[in-house]
Amino acid sequence: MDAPVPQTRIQAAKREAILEAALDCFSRLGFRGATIDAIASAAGMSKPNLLYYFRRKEDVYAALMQRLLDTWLQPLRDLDDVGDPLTELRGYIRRKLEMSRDLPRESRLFANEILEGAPRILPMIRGDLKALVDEKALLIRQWMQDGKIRRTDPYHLIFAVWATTQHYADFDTQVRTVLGPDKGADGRFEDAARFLEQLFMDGLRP
Amino acid sequence: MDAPVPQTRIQAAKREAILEAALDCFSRLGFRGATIDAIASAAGMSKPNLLYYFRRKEDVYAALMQRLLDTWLQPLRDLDDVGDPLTELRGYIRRKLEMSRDLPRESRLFANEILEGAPRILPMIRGDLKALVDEKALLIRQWMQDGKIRRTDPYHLIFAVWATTQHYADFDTQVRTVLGPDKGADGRFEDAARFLEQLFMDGLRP
DNA sequence: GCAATTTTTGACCGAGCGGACAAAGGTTAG
DNA sequence: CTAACCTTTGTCCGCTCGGTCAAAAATTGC
Repeated sequence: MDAPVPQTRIQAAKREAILEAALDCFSRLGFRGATIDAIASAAGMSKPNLLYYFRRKEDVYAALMQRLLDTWLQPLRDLDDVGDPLTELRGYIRRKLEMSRDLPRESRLFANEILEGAPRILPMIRGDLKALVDEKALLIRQWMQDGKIRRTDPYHLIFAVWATTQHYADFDTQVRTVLGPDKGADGRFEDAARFLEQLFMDGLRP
Repeated sequence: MDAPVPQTRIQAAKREAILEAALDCFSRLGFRGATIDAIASAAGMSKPNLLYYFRRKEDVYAALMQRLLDTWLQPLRDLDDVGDPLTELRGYIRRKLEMSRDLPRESRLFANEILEGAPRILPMIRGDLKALVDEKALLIRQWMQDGKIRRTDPYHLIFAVWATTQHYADFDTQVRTVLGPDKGADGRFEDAARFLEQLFMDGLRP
């Protein structure tokens, strides 16, 4: 965004450390709550040193968001016209649920941004994200016309997958509190996977 | 929390105006992002004047959260053992969806709080909310044992209802962007209602 | 070894914010 | 009318935070 391509290995490593620390801080505290000082010390450097690699706080955030959106949409990108549509959708749901389990910070950061009205990533939403969703909605609609899955609104179907899976990362505190500590994270994940498969499959099977 | 019961009508009205303004600011900007100044001027008074009614910013937030949780859980509280379980669940989903449409600020404020780890309302979650969910989970499980609805995990069912309905308030920016401006808010609401009914009903019918 | 360049840091600045305070203005009871 | 109380406001303070800057330290090229 602001910096040219990182050249040396050291520069790339430092930038990497900063983005990792920034992910941690931003996802826990939001854009305003996370301070440059906190990010810098989490990355093992001083504040002016961080500002040497990224001119402004916004630039760190922007760089983080750019790569985040990429990995975040990968499961949807993988949704393809190979194999059985129902199996394909089941796999999509499971992959999204795995991402909520394995990358909760990314999920929360994204949720936080959208909650605030996506002031910083609206272009990306309007662009790449919308285009991808449009494309996949078409694919899903084709499946419906072929009688492979029940006829319904493909956009709201995608929203439902997003909502139910990301819920386990974004509302983790609530989920853990309500379920109690009886089961570990793995147990919760398996229960959720089983439930969601049942919910979506038996609702989608023609 | 800090102030005794409001006595005069004027005091009650002022407190009401402050809470209304605070809901607006907090839901748009988060706890840190919303300033006392902004809340005060939105409520039509000066900052020190607001501080006269609520000693600290936290007190405004706490008062707001207290009443928020109450109205927020009302639909779940209304879930009762009268009439057909499937109809009851369908009504619950619809009421939750209506709340997302009519009270999006409340939804976003709540989501924001949970996202941050619920640092300020954890006791309420642990107490009232968990107790209510436990109670209703028991009711739902009874329905399952009676063969009225498909056997599955009642807790995750409740999570799924929360996630899918609140998604339309919390991720409104994304939803609107992806769906485009073709349909108004009412159109989106109707589509969502239709889709969710189909998803949940055909997934729950035994 | 030395000069040029890159990286790191301590010190600083200005803006914004939460909150305190005392004084002013308004209201009510006798 | 007046004294006691309630409400409102202007002003101020201390702190935090984003960002600057110049100088020091480290690294690199020759």
